[in-house]
Amino acid sequence: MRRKKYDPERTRRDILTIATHEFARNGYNGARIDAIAAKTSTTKRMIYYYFGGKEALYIAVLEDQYARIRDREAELGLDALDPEQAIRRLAEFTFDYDHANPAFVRLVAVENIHHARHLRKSAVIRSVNSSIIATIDQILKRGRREGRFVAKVQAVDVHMLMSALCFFHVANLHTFGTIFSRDFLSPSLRRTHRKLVADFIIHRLKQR
Amino acid sequence: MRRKKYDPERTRRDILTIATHEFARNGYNGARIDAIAAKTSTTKRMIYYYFGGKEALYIAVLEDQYARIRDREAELGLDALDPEQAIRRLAEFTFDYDHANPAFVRLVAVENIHHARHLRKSAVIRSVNSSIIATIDQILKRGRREGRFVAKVQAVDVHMLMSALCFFHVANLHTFGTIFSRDFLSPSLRRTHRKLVADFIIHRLKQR
DNA sequence: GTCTATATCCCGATAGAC
DNA sequence: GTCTATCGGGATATAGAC
Repeated sequence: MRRKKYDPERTRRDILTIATHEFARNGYNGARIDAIAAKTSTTKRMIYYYFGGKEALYIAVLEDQYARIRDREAELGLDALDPEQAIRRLAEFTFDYDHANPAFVRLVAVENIHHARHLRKSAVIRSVNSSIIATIDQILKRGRREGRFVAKVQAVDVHMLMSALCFFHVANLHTFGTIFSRDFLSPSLRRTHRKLVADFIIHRLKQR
Repeated sequence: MRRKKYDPERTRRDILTIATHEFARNGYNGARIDAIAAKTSTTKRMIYYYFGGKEALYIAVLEDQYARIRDREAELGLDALDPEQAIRRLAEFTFDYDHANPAFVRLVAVENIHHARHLRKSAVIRSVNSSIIATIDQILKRGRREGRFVAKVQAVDVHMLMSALCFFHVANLHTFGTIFSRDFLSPSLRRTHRKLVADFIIHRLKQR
């Protein structure tokens, strides 16, 4: 079987991957369609052919990024763990994910600069993200039933807290690093923060 | 005494204020010199006359914003409070400041998108920011001396933690609000988060 | 110090052949 | 589905008179 001359799915994926890094690195306005095309195995014309335009491509990138993290979370098998362990596992995963995927963190920051104007146009993103709230909600319910968690906190707030605690360390690296000449990525600092995030959230759930 | 025909200092301030909002709203690349000029009492030519260019104007905005928050912190009188109260007071101030000044938060986010490329060119910003580290350092030293704080945490890390947590609630409003249809500006949620930030830091300082 | 008019460049988008 | 060539709008920056 000879190699296919054209491979649309592969081309699409290729464009999306390159675009993800370009948008994450330079922001929406700073990103250049020409730069993306140059790094792709295909041409600028194809970007318009497959995605329609700059904004549509950017939205596709966001959708892909949110889908990825939610997919990874779904593989954690949190339902099998006891509630406290499940929360800890999820917190540590979130922390590790953000550090391993600064592009995701940066894209979320970029989209916030734009008041979520583009994200708002995607129904996909909202539907994709519902899974994490459902997952956390299950864990909290089990925890309360077993008398382990007493706080009246909503799932969405737990998600918010977790994201916030993990997010900052990656998102604000550059200004802090420059102003205070400090390396916020040192392994020991990371390890400490990672544990602290999980500890604190559990502490919070056990508090009334 | 008749009104002066020209008032350079006033013109400069005027440009800076308008520019602050334009850059905060649209980011560096999204900001338009034309838009700034239109809202000012002066013309585009004057922006180049006073500041030199887009990047220089943007850097001037950043310098002004950092100077403002550091000035306000200096007025808090933290030295008079006991260490734990001082940390709590500072955390709450930071939280309130970020909520009252979303432009500051957004500008920092913008600058991080650009890998602090512009901020790096300003020696002023680094020197202006040293005060907050000295202040926190004093508090931590007193706290350790009195046996209240046991963690071996550096002042710069405490500052980072505090800023970042307050930051998130303002900076990521748009994506979170859109995805989860939740109002992150509601007074009750704000109150909870405000307390949480201080609790988190103090929790950290008392941990070994 | 201030104003109007304009140069110049760059980038997103498309035309049209194959 | 893919390629090359190019349009057209818009933004930063400046010229030059007052």
